[in-house]
Amino acid sequence: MARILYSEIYRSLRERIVEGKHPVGSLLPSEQNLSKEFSCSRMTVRKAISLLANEGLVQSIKGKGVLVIETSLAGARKEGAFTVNDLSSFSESAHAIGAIPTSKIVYFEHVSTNKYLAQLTGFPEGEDLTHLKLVRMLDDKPVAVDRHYFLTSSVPGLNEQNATLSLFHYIEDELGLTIAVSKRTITLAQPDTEDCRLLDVDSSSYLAVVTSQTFDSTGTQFEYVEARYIPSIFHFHDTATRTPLP
Amino acid sequence: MARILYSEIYRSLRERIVEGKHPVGSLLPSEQNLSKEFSCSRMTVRKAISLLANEGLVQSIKGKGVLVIETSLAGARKEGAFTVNDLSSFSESAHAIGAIPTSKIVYFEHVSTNKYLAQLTGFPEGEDLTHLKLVRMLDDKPVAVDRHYFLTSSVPGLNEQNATLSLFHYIEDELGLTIAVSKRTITLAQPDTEDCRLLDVDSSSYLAVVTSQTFDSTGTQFEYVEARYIPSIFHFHDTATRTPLP
DNA sequence: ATTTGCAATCTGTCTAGACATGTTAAGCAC
DNA sequence: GTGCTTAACATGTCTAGACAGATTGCAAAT
Repeated sequence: MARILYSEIYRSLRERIVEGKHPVGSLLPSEQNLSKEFSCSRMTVRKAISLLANEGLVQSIKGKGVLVIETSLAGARKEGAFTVNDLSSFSESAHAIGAIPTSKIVYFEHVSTNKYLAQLTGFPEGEDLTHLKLVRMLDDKPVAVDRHYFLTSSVPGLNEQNATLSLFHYIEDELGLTIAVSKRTITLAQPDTEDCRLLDVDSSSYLAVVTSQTFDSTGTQFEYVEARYIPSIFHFHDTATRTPLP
Repeated sequence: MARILYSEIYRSLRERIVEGKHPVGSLLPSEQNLSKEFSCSRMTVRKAISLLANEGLVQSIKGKGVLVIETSLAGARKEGAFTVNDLSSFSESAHAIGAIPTSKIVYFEHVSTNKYLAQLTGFPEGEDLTHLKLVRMLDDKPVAVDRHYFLTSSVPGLNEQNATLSLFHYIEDELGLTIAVSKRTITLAQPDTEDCRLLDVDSSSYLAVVTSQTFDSTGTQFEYVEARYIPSIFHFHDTATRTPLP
């Protein structure tokens, strides 16, 4: 496996930041010094730094240096709080707070996209989809309901077994499918009668609804998800960087 | 003003995409052809394309080309829906859906950060802050309550006048302060009694709570905001790109 | 003592290449 | 026809420079 140099540098710097070698408010070594340290060109160091910046750990300041603005990784920022995050899975986020995640399947079926489903999910009409509804639990308390639609041709062999363990793990590691882009929307909605039953909430309450379309590295959409979270468990973190001159 | 080349290319390509010259599912011209068209190096074209990718408009696919996956800009993706978005302002988002935004000031005062406030907002202790509470309305219907804390030394001259018009406009255009990085968290919470009164909602309902810390180009935090939105109006969009090998 | 100006140092932009690797279609062998 | 190789072309990674522009501290001039 040919390691990618800028990725090595990124991981190395990130580890130093998380470990506290570069505390919040300090500057990283200059790009020139880093390029000497890693025996590479300055552009390669800059690529690694841009990854750190996208993750919200550092901010480059012209004329001064690269400032560390955050030392903890996404997923466990607010201690004790479960976080719905970038592209990490339910299990990953759960383990980050020390809770035991379990899942229970409510539906598992194959459907073909009709006009309505195509509109809702973003898939073309007439595709075969694997439809999956799960209840997510943390330490046996139901906290979310997920409704997944997978493009069956992209995610073959999905069954009630491997779906219960870790969908994310199955998709990325078992199938080797790379999640490249994810378009996501967050809204609030009141629970329907099934939500009330599955999550043990009142019909006048609200749920956080996260819908997302997921694309693989070839640009094919292979998943549509609608996840509904109970209010107390829902935390979403985000770091936005202002683009230069849009 | 020395125009930045990659930014010109970015704007040019974005305009073509929005106008429909490159529909969803099509490929952009190859990087080599674009570098000929704009008389620049391939790296400069790639920088422009990476901006488009960060915005969620395109996805690069090795060996094939740059695929267009979205043709509309953030802020008006779901037609008729107000969206809380990246780093755009309340007024911008409102205009995008044709509603008239107004604001009413509830509080306007200066405070010094005590221990509790420092913990909450992320500012150091003993700083002078401008504390501002606003009700946001769309077509005269109250939809959100904003609580802002500004670092007074960074945002001097803020008064009840210019705060009512457009905070964002005042900060970026009048003061010349550049918003560089924004750390944001979304949660759900039940309204307090003042929220109920200001927003005309029931105390058993829920609000979407967006808290954010905003940093300028020198890495100084100059704002902390807690915005509470009524459920029906809250839409948040996001495009996440999977980093390579974290 | 204060201000001015300069030089060192830093990130930002850009070039003109190189080679690696994934995709696709044409052409060749069977 | 079917299947394989190959060549053309696409993006991904990386180099070794160049100059621009912001920041800061120090030295010189006032």
